Amino acid sequence: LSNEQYCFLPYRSVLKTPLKQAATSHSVLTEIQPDCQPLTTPPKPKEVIPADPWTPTSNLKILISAASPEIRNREQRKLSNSTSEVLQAKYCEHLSGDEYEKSQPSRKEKSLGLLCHKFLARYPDYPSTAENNYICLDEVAEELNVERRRIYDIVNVLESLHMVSRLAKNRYVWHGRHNLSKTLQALKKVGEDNKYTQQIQMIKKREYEHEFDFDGERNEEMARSLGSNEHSEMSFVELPGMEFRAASVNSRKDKSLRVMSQKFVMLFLVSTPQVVSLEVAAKILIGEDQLEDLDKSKFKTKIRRLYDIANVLSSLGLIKKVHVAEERGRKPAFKWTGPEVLTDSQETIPSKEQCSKNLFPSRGKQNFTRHPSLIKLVRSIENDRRKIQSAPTSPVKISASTDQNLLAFPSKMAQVPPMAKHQLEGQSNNLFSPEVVPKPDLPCTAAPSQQPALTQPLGAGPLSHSPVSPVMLPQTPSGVSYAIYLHPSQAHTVTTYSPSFMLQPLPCANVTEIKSTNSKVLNRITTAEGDSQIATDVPTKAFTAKERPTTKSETSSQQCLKRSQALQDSNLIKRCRSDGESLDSSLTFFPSGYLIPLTQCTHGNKAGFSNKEKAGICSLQHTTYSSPIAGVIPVTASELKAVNIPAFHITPLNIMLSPTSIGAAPVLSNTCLNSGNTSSTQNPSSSVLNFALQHVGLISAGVQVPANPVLQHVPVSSQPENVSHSSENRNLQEEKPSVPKESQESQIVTENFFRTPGGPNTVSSLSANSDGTNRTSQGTLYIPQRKLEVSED
DNA sequence: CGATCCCGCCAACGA
DNA sequence: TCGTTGGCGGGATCG
Repeated sequence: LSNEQYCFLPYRSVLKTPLKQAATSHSVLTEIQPDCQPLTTPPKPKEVIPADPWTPTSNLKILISAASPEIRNREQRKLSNSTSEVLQAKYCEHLSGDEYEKSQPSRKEKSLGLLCHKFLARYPDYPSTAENNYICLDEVAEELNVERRRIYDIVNVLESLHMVSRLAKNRYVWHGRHNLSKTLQALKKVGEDNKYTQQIQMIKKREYEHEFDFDGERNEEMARSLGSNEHSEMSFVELPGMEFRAASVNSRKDKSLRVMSQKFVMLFLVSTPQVVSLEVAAKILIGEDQLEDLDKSKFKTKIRRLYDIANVLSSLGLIKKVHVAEERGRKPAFKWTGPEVLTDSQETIPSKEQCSKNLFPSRGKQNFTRHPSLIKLVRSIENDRRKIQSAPTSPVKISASTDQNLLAFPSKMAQVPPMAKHQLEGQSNNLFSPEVVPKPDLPCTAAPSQQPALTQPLGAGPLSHSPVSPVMLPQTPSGVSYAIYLHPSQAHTVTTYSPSFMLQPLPCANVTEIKSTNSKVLNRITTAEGDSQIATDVPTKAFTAKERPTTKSETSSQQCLKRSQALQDSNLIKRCRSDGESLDSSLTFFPSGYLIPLTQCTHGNKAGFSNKEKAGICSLQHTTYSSPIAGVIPVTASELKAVNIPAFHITPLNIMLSPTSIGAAPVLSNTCLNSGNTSSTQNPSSSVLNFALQHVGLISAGVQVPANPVLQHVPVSSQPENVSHSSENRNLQEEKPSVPKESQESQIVTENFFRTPGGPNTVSSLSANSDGTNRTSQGTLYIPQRKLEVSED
């Protein structure tokens, strides 16, 4: 309808003409001229933006703003050119030469990428909570004249980035890019945890070595051996709030496209030259979940899917197609053109501050820290499992229910209907608290303090849907806390191994590194490196504190270990389990695991915990864990206070997080305050957790648990966009000769290279800019032998 | 001819 | 059983 309104009759008639139909039997709908019109039609482009208030122009603006200049330009060109021009041309033709069928929309016109552009044009990048950001698949499909199936492709990818979330059947909520930075951070974290960097290296190396090995088997095997450990759980990383809804709505287990999309993104975020070839991506993704090898068809299918995903990501301006020239020839690849994502490691903040911050979710990156631990744990567990079970066969069969239940807890929020949530958003309240599992996480970075990670099991109570086993991680200031839903199988594993799980050292390691970073260490070996060394990580063993050079790190790591142990001992876990079990029946499981960042959730108003509270929390945690470390928390209330810092706000992240940005998220209002000044967004998580815990009875009313002990503020580079990619070292040529590759970058690379202790392989360096912003240049991997060249297409 | 990837069959789910 | 989702891969296009 909308189209009609906008369209001119003539066009319509044209469109409707039999010719077209003849051309394509399929879709009448398709035939309609969606594309063209907007551009073509004199009045206004209708179809593209029919309902949306936003004009195409605005859309462009958004794109522009969002994207780097280059991208932006490029995008514009594309849009204008490909879309409008082409379309127009066709239309014109049609008009003129009606009879000749001509153009059925050429394949390009129907491309997913173009469709995605159209789709995106309908919604603002940063929607205000006020407007209705609901997406009705049917309507969209109709308006865009495509089959619904195609919309799913788009939406699924957007979902992976938390740009949309499913509300109900046929219904999605548009979140835009508000959560993008967090999502990316989370993904990067997870990617690091998964050792994607190493995996990539391995694959490349392998390829290089035996170039052919076509039989993927070897490669695969290799990969497995190496990476397999990590093959990680297929988890989906979710943001706070929305996930639950979505979960309730779709229980489809697979979510493979979504998960795949996230993994794909992870690869970019983790790899140094942020260029990922489809081949490598496919291998890694395949290797992960399937023990089995990948045969050719499987590989092929994977690639196909990656193209689908890549098209959407390209439309979002997150990646662009490039070609990597290798000895063999050029291979299709994609380069990350999205914003740079900081790693937690980058930031440095005084422990105290962090602690305080943690309490309030402001921005930080620490969030990730925890995640990793979880992830790793899972991974390790899996590995163990594998070891134990020689046969990797079927994915999981275990009834997830029991085990999973242990962990999972739905949040009340989840229960709340979306609409209600919506309303609630304004208020502070949210609780969703999934369960938190105690994890050993990391202590606050820098300082002595540190708290452990705290994950506490939250409660669970009444919640209904909990899925599998969501684990809530304490989040970091930045607000990124997430809950991980484990796959049943995984969950199972976890349960089984919970102890080891707890122990997981990795996180600690990360933390440690971070600290060092803080200190300004320019070069640091990334965790990954360490991992790589360990390539096969034995989960259980993970690592011991020993390795860490810095005292702090050691301390932290040790602490971690201790804590983890303590945790093991602690009954919390048990409790959780029991709770979970009880809950089980009522709960819904998610087949796939999800990582849910709690961050955004609004937190309760009370958010601001008084220092006292914080202190209390800390202590509480300790107690809870009963870890020996208990007293560890160094920060005093006063300190905390002092710590609270405005600094947080500064980061771009904050911006992203700003309340407004949060938008749809269930979060309450931004109003929350923080204890100190931190005003900006925070995570509700802490408050939520406390609330939940209290409810559950895990903690007494008076006690509060900090969501995240650590906080970090991340000094994010102020440039949100992709800025420097140092990595591009090799010869990457982008499709469009945009800018001269920066010699700078190359320089940087070089530096890293040299500095890297590890040698040619992976290295990551972290540098702190004098200006205060820290930027990581990630490690670059060098594979000497191979050369990568990226060329534009 | 290889790189892309559209198209839609059909299974998995939920209502 | 039916509608919604979305895995999947044949085979058409593109370059």
